[in-house]
Amino acid sequence: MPIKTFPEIRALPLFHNMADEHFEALMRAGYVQTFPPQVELISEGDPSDFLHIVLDGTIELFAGWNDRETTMAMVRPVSTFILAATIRDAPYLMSARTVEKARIVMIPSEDVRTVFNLDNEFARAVVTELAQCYRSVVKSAKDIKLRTSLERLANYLLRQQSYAAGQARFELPIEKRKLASFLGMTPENLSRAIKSLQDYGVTIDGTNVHIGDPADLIHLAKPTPLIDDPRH
Amino acid sequence: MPIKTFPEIRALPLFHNMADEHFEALMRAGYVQTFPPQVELISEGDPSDFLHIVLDGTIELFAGWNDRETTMAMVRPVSTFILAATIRDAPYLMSARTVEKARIVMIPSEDVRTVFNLDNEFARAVVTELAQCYRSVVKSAKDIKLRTSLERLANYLLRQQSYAAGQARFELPIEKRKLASFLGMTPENLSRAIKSLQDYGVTIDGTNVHIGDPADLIHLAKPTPLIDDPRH
DNA sequence: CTGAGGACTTGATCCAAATCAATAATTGAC
DNA sequence: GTCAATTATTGATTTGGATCAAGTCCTCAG
Repeated sequence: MPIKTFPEIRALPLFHNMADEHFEALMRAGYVQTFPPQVELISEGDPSDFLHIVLDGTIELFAGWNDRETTMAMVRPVSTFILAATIRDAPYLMSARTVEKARIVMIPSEDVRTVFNLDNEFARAVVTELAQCYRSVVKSAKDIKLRTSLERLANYLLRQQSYAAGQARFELPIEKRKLASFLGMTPENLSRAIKSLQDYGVTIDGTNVHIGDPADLIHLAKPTPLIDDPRH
Repeated sequence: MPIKTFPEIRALPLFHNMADEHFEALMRAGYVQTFPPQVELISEGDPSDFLHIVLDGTIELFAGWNDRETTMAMVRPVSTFILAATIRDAPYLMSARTVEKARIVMIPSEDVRTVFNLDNEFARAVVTELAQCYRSVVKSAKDIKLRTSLERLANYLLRQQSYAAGQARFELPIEKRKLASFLGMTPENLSRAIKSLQDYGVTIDGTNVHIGDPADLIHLAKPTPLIDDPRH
């Protein structure tokens, strides 16, 4: 694996405090691969052979049942995905595909589990990471169960705005089709929801979002850290 | 804390492999308390002061937003709840209340984190537990996003039947009002859904469930281990 | 035993969102 | 640059589920 990819991975909380020896063992066992868009990296139900780390590009986590499909999450660099399956040596619960061209590190799950058993700092970091993942799925479940689709969209936009350092203008990071699926609605309905947000000072043209009056949108969205703060 | 409560806690996977010394430290720090029904043990947003372990009785985990409320999970003995908040020293994302009279062990989060840092076996067990929790919320999110309420009810009944060792007759473990909320529907709609399941050989009288023709119900429910198998 | 309050059911109505159908706008391949 | 394919929008219609409104049943305190 190319040496230059080490530092950005080493900087991840998950790998930051572990012994050099163990980190290097993981890096030797893993390899970097570049994938074109729309490649299915993982299929739900498969045994978890690798821990994946996104270095570049965007990954969609999705799940299907009975000919229906839904987007569960979008994973952006630099972060890992499907750690829980690797640790438990259980089948993946979600599938993953590249959205854009992506550069991925793949570390055999076997090696991750070995190092997990050898390196206590790593084990602790895994805990922190898993607790974080767990909490973010809980938040997402609350979002779905407690809010209407318009409220989910409004809060989604406010979250994106805060990622964009509060700028009034920013870009939607994913295509509307996937955004609709992520928010648990149809593309048609997302279109209509976007139109109704005009009443709250929001304009979306293509991927370009403009929030005219945050206070107005906040009044509708009623965001709470217990659902909407990703760090909480 | 009464000595006799130790063994059942010690038998939990979370506490099974840790050093005696550390286990005893946790037990000394913790205490057992009995609560009447309908007592709110924790409120979402509060700092996580204690790790809770249910010894007896049933606990409902629920969440609210904007005057709405939804049941997220039911916790039965013997198990812990809200471990992630304790480990991350973050606010609770869900509230908890007793459904029936309940006996609870409360261990100060501070002590849990101390032992977590001292005892590697415990840290590893925490990982397993968190990975399990994470996976169960993911399954629950898939259930909500991919299925209609009738399908969710059908699958819920099949899961309960498997807990009841496959018996054709078994009892609903929670009242219908809460079941409705857990399944993401209104009580009125649950009533109607139950009636439509008569076409699939299901009779529910009070809390008494009878599944006449499992094959028929399975045909509707289309259960999959990737959503419905709790051990998976 | 009895009355009150809560849980459950049933029916009528309303509403949010899905589906169906038809363009319009983008994007990508050549 | 053009055309095909995909994505996005808009409108019409249907449907799943929520809400509103009674009424019944059950439970439990007194």
